[in-house]
Amino acid sequence: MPELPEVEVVRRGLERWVSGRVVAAVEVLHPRAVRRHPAGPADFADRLTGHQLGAARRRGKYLWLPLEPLTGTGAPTQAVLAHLGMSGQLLVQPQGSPDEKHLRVRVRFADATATELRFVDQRTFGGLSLHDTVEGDPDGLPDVIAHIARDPLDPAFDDAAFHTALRGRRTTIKRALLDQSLISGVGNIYADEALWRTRLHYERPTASLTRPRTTELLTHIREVMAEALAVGGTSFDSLYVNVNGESGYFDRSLDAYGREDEPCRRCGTPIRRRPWMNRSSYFCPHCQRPPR
DNA sequence: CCTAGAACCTGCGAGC
DNA sequence: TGCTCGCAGGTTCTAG
Repeated sequence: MPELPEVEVVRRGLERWVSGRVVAAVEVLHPRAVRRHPAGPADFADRLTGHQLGAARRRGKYLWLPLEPLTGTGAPTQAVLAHLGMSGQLLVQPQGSPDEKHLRVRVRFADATATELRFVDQRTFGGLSLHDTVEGDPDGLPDVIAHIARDPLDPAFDDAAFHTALRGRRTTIKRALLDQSLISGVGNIYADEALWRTRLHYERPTASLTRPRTTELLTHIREVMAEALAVGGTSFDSLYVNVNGESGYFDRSLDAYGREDEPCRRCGTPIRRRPWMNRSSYFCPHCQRPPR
């Protein structure tokens, strides 16, 4: 699925088209889509209905909308959490438009705007759920994702602590980048892109990274994500779209991911693809030398 | 405790 | 045409 830039594109769409609206009805068409909601589909639908949705928030690849307190003010105590998994989409569609083949959840609203929110997910790795929020958290952070690290675009991300954590791990750099408890929002595409930009091989041991190298890596992660966000994210196909179903354009700017046998844009050496963790790693064998 | 690998799903394109 | 295989942007569980 979508990594941080694609999820942020979706968050902005929710903020614009969904935040502030009151839920009139919820329809769960596939129970697996709410499997992270322990009390089940009926409870999910019942407890969401009647609530006003607050500002759309994001941490890494997780999205949530706090439920506005029904009485008084103060921090929200409940929030709807969404994760898109590998193939999830949150779409704002006109009421009555034909159901998508993989429509899993429909949310109708109690206003005159003739649109509804749809969670569509081919592979069903994603889902929606309702959770208590971390006590006193002003953004209504769901308690179940409190262990997810802040993401590199979060002003509160701690670069020094990240470096220390990396040095303490006995693993390789790409595995660490995909570990959402160390740094969140980075997935297979942006890991490969940031490593290419930093000239680091994906199997480089984290314990061998110097502080300046970690700083460079973080800079490149932030740059590549910001560039992707500016053009609506990365879409190879119609699976990765904003809430209006539109694709982003960053696939045209990728330097490593998906470019097997194409020349490295720095040195001309053909980019290689290696099987890695049930997926692939793309790298330049000249610019990104394997560790000895 | 930590790390590596498999499992969870559906669909698509390539090759036979 | 139709089958099988490999592959897909993530997370989570299990075995060691």
